[in-house]
Amino acid sequence: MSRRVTVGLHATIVAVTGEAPRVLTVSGGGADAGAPALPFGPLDPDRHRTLELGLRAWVREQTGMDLAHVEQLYTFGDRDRGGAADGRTRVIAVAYLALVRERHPGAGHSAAWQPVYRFLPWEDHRGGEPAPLRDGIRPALDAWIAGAPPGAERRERRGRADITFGSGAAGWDAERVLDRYELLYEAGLVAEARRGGRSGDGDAEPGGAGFGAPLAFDHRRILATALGRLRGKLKYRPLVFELLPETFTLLQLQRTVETLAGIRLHKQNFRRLVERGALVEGTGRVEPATGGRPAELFRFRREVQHERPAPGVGLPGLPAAGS
Amino acid sequence: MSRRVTVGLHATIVAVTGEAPRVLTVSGGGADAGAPALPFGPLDPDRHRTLELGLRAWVREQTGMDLAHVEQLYTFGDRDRGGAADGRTRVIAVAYLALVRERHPGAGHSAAWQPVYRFLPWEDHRGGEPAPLRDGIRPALDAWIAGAPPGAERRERRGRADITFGSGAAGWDAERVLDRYELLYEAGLVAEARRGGRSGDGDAEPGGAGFGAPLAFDHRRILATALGRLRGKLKYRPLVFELLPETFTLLQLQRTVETLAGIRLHKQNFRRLVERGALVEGTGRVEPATGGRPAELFRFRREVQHERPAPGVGLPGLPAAGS
DNA sequence: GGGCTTATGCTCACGGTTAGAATAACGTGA
DNA sequence: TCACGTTATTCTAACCGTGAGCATAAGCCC
Repeated sequence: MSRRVTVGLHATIVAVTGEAPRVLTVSGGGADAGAPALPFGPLDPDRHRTLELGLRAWVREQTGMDLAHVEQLYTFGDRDRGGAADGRTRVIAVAYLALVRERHPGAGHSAAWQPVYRFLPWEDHRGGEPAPLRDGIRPALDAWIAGAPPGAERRERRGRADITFGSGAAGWDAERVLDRYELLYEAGLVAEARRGGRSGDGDAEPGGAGFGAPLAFDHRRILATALGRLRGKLKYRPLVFELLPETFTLLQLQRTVETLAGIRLHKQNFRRLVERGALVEGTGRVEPATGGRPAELFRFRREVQHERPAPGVGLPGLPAAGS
Repeated sequence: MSRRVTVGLHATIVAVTGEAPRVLTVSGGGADAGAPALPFGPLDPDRHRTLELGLRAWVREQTGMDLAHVEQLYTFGDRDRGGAADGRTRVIAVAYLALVRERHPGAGHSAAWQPVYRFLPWEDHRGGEPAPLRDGIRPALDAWIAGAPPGAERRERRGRADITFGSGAAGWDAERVLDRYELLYEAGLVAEARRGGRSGDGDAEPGGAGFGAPLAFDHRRILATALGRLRGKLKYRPLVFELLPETFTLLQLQRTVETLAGIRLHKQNFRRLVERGALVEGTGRVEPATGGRPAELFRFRREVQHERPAPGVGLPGLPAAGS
């Protein structure tokens, strides 16, 4: 009665529109009736020559979209991760991050764009500390910490919460998206924690169904992995440009970065970094003013990738690499 | 005639002894008779609750070692990656990096420690640019570049070589281990390139069998991934201490980092970073001198991980994170 | 004690980042 | 037409961390 192994290919497809990062979802199946899911499908060992090609095929089929930038994120394989149609198949999930410019899924598909911060509302710090974090999560985490026996374990919990949610001396580290999701999961503060295996140490029960909207299976964990990776990589790879139109103003560029990073940046410094990093070049043209002085339109300099070792837009905290 | 899918669990087990990083290998099978292999085995969906537990089980069985730090690296799944016993099974490889302190594999196992730089000789820059790179690889790469039709493609090749091997304005970027291996693979300068699928653009034929000793299957690619990840992560995670004894001198610590990073570091500055980062604490004791003034013995401060967001040892190029 | 080796402390210059002030260019409405 | 709000763009000053080297301390060997 040996189980079969299946490899699932999962896509976190991200775009930025209207000052919000969005992720493409399909109508979900799974234990959680109705929670949206990321597009995915099993690897077909006969048809798919590489994992990435298999992923692209599934995405095209389910959403009608052709992906540009694609990178592998992580492989999830816990037995209780969900995702198995029946109990006799072991499903290993290989998760990918993809970036696209376009909006509309192909016609006739059920795919839809959802704001990323609906699922991870505590991650958007552009307007200061978000309310759900301040009023909901922090108190709930305090309760979770207090719920541990005094001594080593309680200190351990407090330490983790301080580091991941930046309550202590250290500030908010935008990249620790996955750490934060996993902490909330362990504390029983996200809905998925009640479905999955370890019902765990979830002493601190939030009022309702947990913070943020859930996704099917472990897809919110995948989304958290993707956002964390994306935030980290912005600093040393010119990924943002995959999300922008051919030409753009520096403010558009900045807003896109801020949207993904979930924090505000200093305008003048951002401009300096981008220009001195030779990431963009001005086209002569200007953008028909959107309320003030017209801004010049810029274009991504693709050559950068062959000139400097780590071209990125530079978020605060970590100075840009490659001097 | 649909193929079956198998998931292989591969371990890159690294230790540092005698100023050289070492990797644990087992006697290889595979197309390449005799090339050593990384320890690996198939995921057993019935017995292995998680991928990582499966990996640990295989490593224990094949080498008699219990792993401490383990992290997932990447999942390889190209159809032509090798590793299939027969042509009817598609083998997906999930690769892991593990760090251990100990030396000897368990008795009665065929496992053996090999210097990492035997397989990637161009990566060790502690004594300046290594000879195989200067005298062998650079000329061969020049030939490969010249072998492209003039124009865009040649510029493309030159750009890639400059960036990955640091010939251009930018210096040597220790982290780009995988980029370098893949470039050599594409240029036909490593033995594996002749086995695998695309015999490719390998215009530039090196004299012999390619640079560096080969590993079975695509295991040298996995090793390159592991070394690159390790080098990158040293900067913001206290991984080195997994490789050191309980107490150590600062020079030992520095040598271990240099060994992995493949570059020399400025002694006084290294000491300053480590001490100011509060990564270590002095035990009162000193090391019986090894030729000069006795050095104090230090111990890793595990608490750091709960105090600072990104505690690492700081390599040059990238300033340490977390201010 | 002289000379060698390694440990450890300290200083200084440089380059990059942070944070703002100051100025330019456009639209709008009085 | 002009004052005002808005956004773009330029420039400066304080600050910090890093890179590099000097100087001193503390062992060993002869």
